Amino acid sequence: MFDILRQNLSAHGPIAPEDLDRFTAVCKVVNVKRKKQVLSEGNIPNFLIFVHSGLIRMYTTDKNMNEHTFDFGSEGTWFGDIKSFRFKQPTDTNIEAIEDSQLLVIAHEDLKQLYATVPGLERVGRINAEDKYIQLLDRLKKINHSNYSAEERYQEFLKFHGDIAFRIPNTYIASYLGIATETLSRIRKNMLHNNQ
Amino acid sequence: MFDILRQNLSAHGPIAPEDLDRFTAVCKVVNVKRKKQVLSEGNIPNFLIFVHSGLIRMYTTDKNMNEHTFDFGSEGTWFGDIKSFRFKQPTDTNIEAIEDSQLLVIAHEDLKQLYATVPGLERVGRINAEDKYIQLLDRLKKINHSNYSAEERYQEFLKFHGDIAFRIPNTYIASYLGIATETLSRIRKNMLHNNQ
DNA sequence: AGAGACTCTTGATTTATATCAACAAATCCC
DNA sequence: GGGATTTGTTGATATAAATCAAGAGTCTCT
Repeated sequence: MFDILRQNLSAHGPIAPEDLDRFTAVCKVVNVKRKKQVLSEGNIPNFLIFVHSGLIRMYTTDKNMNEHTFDFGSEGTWFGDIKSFRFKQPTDTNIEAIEDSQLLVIAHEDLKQLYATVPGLERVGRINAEDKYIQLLDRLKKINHSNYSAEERYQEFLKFHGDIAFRIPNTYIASYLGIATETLSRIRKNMLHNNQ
Repeated sequence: MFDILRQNLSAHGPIAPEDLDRFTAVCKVVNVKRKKQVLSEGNIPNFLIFVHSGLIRMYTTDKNMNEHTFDFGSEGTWFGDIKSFRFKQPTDTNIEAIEDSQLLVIAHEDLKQLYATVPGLERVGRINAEDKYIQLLDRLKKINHSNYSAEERYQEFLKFHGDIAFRIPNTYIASYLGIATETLSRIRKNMLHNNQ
């Protein structure tokens, strides 16, 4: 059950097995069904999520009730609204399962405690945070900071997330790319034509 | 000279004074004139930057030679292309001074060494990285992930960066917002009209 | 102080994509 | 297996912002 998490924690330098045990001991296993909400805006999340299996997404809603997807999390990734988690503020983001998923959930106090006492854990945290930043910047560069047409953005998305693209409904992909569902539909049609 | 940096490093838990000394000892002070390039795309940056004074920006260029500004760095912030720094890859980003600036520059090997030997430093690194991620996500939410009109994006920018907005030429602000300089010019004219 | 380099403004025109609307296809799950 | 829900498609129209072009301000640096 905790093998993927243990691997994640050990990826950037050894962590003592007994410390890994202490870590996993405070993680709660949460099973969520597809479409089910894991975090809703307005709440103060006391937890971070490690996706053990399945697929989840993070989104906000604007005044017109349009959804804007910011991130997808598949097996082996950390997920959560770090901002409201760290500062104990009400969040503006929703987290929702796209597929039935198994999540490992760790509470603020437990994580804090572990950071303070497990040698090497801060390093994993730093590198994971840096990776998240790098990914987000790449995404901003290639997808949201335009002079890229809607079609180019979609192609960049496929290049980056080709592995999970087929598991994600097109509406969510469109909302991730910042384009209308209809536009994405037309683009895909176009790409089919041009590739045959 | 190193007071602002020492403060930054000590912001999330005490670091021994002699460790702070070791840190600052390996930092090079670099003075850059306005408009001067600090990092150019194609190079492999061996350094991260701490802005001691002044103002710098980070941008990429697309195939049409249009610039896209991704971040501004003012006094007291860390700056650099972490991705190519970490993975020793050629960078796609340029860093340029907007004002005459004093930068503190630390090399990869030195930082690595310090991370390995200074208690508490990994924590500062983690929190700084998390902060960078939080800022970038906020920016993506409020500015680049649309359903925000160009004018709304500009107003969000002013809300967030009002302190440095007046020090940045409008062309760069436009390129940060992902809109044309002309559009920003029209928006500002509009806002003047509507506020009197 | 003045030439040259930036930076900003304004107008006219074009264009990519959003929006609205309605239907078709796929999928879920009882 | 079949009704219900969710997701995807297609067409017509509207619109915000890009682009092109040219001129006016404003800095800046010797």
